[in-house]
Amino acid sequence: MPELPEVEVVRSGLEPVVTGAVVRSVEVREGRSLRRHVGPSEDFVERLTGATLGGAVRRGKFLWLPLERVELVETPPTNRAGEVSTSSTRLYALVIHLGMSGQVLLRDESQPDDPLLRIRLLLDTAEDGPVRLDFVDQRIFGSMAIDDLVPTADGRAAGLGSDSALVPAQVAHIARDPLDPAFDDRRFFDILAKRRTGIKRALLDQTLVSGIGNIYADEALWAARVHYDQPTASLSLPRAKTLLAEVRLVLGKALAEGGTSFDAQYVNVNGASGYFSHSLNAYGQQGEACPRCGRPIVRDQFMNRGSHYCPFCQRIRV
DNA sequence: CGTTGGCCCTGATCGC
DNA sequence: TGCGATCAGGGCCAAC
Repeated sequence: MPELPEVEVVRSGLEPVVTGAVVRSVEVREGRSLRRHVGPSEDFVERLTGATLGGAVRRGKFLWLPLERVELVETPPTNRAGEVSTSSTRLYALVIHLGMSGQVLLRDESQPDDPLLRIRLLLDTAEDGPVRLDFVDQRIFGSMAIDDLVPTADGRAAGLGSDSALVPAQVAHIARDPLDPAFDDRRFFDILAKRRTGIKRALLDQTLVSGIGNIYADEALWAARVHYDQPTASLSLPRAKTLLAEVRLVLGKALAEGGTSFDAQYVNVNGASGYFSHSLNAYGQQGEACPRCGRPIVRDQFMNRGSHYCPFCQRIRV
């Protein structure tokens, strides 16, 4: 279940390898992994093959690799025959979303195929020679896509990993994440005050704040002592501020732990193996003692997901 | 327009 | 041992 910290581990691991690398070939083994790509898989392969990768950028749980080969878009000649038609450039990127179970693995050609391999890119890298970039995904909720880059609404850098104010079109509606220096705290609190919904649903709404998934939502709510179904409008400003601070602490802590266990040869996002699970206080801890008060943690069904919380520490306050 | 419920997807695990 | 049922949830979209 990769959330912001896990995706950032992938981004920071990919960046030094893919920057300046040339895509030699593309193999699509599972067409459904291109669900977010507009057009057939042949189009995906054609546009990616031969392109130079310009880095690795992340906003929330979305990752993208800007492509430095621009496409020339011929404008129809408006004048008489013989006049040279003008052309403009179109910037685009390889967008990656890991979904629930996606992994991006950097390997060499001697390593065996993963049975869940969906898409493979062969890269010519500047320093590491030929490298396989394998997109592995059990549940096929993740995807790759080629998408146009468009300007950000606020003109600020689109995400972490680049100063460019260009964002893939399909990511433009995704809010900045709480670790983004351009994240607008005041706007976040203003929207919470106006929403008619529960706080956990708001935390999981990627158009309000991005990067938070079920695990870190439960962890931040536990740390801030807020019940998952507390109406957002009833949350006082001080408590909302505390909650946002706890979100940042939880994400930052997981990020720090992920950074230490990262192996440069192997970009690992295996959430199922409990990547950061050794530091969880609430998620998956149903039946265990609350680390703060000792009473048992409870698991509710909420939004078709599990919600883990301490009924004593986290009560709805009217 | 804001909000919400349902859907997609399949390997791993569990219970009988 | 075999096999069906159950579980996991991010993002999107139809429906209200």
